Amino acid sequence: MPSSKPFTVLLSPGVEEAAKILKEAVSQRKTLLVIGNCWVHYYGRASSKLEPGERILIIKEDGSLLVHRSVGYEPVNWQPPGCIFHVQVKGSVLEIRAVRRKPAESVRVFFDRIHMVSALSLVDSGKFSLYASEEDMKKAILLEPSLVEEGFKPMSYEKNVEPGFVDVYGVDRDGNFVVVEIKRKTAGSEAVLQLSKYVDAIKSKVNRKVRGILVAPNIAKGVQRLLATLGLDFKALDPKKCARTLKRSETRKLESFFMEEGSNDSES
Amino acid sequence: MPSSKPFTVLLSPGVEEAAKILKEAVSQRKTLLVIGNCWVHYYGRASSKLEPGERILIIKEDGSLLVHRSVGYEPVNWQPPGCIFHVQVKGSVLEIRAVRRKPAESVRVFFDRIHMVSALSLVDSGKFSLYASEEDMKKAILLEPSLVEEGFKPMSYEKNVEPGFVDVYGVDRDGNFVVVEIKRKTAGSEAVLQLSKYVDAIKSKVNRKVRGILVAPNIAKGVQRLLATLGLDFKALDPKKCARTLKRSETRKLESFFMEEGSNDSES
DNA sequence: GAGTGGATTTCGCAT
DNA sequence: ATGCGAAGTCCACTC
Repeated sequence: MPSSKPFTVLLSPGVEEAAKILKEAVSQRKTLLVIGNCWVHYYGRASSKLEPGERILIIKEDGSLLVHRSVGYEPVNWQPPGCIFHVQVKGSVLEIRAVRRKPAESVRVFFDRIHMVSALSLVDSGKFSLYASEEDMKKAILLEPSLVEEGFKPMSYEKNVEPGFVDVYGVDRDGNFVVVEIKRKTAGSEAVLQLSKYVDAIKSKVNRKVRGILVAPNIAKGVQRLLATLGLDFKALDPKKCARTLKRSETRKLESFFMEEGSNDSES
Repeated sequence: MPSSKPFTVLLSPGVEEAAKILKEAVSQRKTLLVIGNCWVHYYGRASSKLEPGERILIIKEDGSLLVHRSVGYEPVNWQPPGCIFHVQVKGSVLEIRAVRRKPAESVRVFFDRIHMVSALSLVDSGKFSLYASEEDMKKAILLEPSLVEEGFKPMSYEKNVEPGFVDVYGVDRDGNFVVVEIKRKTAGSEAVLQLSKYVDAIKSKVNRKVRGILVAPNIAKGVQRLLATLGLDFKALDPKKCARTLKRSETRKLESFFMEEGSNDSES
């Protein structure tokens, strides 16, 4: 059994030497890193050409490929997971080709000078967790209005009330209008004042009691007083709880709500 | 003047040593590569946590940051260009923090073991060219209107008709108004509905027959019926054919068209 | 397998 | 700055 070092680095290798490492690493499903002067041809859904320059090439264990320039979040050329790789040397040029079917696409990277090539066995079983955004909180509330208050019935979302857009708008168990302002982190005075503006705007239009509820994981220190002064309510809600609520429910339920909400939103 | 090597590589450095390289490289706007065992916290538009594991960290000259796992096209954590970086050591842990304003976001990467750190000055002025985009199709149609239909005369492009922007707008051989919606891949129901909206919007304004033509390489299975129901036409057109058309003609011709088109766009 | 919609979308262009 | 639409979008999920 050949020894399989977890970490191989070659500095300024020749193309032949680099090709040897690459072929071996690809067959062993290692993660690969190549830095050097290269040009790239892509052909598939569209086609592209990248003129020579120094870049970073990454080939991952799942058969994805990335070519990164020294600027930009996105790779300039790439191939999604599931590619088949071909490595060959023609004269003094190393060619790495990544091909996939469906859609039929190929990326060819040509190196004529290599600063570094590295083959890695990355051990990574760490879990990745993403927590809810404000949009997620809004959706969760529409799906599960009791997150705000027992008996709350949302009627529309992002309703335009002229100073701006109300996050969620509905009625409580007693038939009062309710304006809900959502913050995914500690609510400051600006959130309270914004909510207050919305409540006033609606009060001036409808002849009924209008309540304002601030929904956020928590509320800033001094702002509690302001909230009470303006006669607004606060409901603590953790974005993570919203994320779990969303996970549990099907998307369909949400869609059906959106279909209906247009018709419910008809007073002025 | 301090020497600025274009290429620095350290294998298995200590965190202090790595921090020194990183701080220097960040201040010099170099491209950075760190491979090692790390965990990541993100907080901003959403928030996330990534448990420890071996990954590749890239910091680019434009202040973007990527954390790549051994699988997946996308980085597991990232920060778009324009970040400010902070590097510090706490005990045996190296922390790299990337912060940006608007939106306020921060990514913190913690390394407790580093396999490699590398600082690079990548020289890359190569031009990138992409062919067969929707933009290319639009240009090709303006140059060669018969691609849409014999006798079609484009009058303007990206005309604002209030629900949005029409791709190409003109008249057919019989003098009817024509709205052209372009898709570079299989057109779905969304494209058809969008086109229909534009046609209706124009119909309500002008007292003449208005046709809608969907231009795409092909059309999704069930959507054919929808198209017929709405009385819209379809013209098959391969984006790559458009790319070839563009290649054949000089850019000059196109420029002259763009110069003139403003004056042709004067009815309401 | 194809269609639909979301994303910490990013990116570019226009206002 | 803000907003809108495209993307070789990718990706997860439904049908």
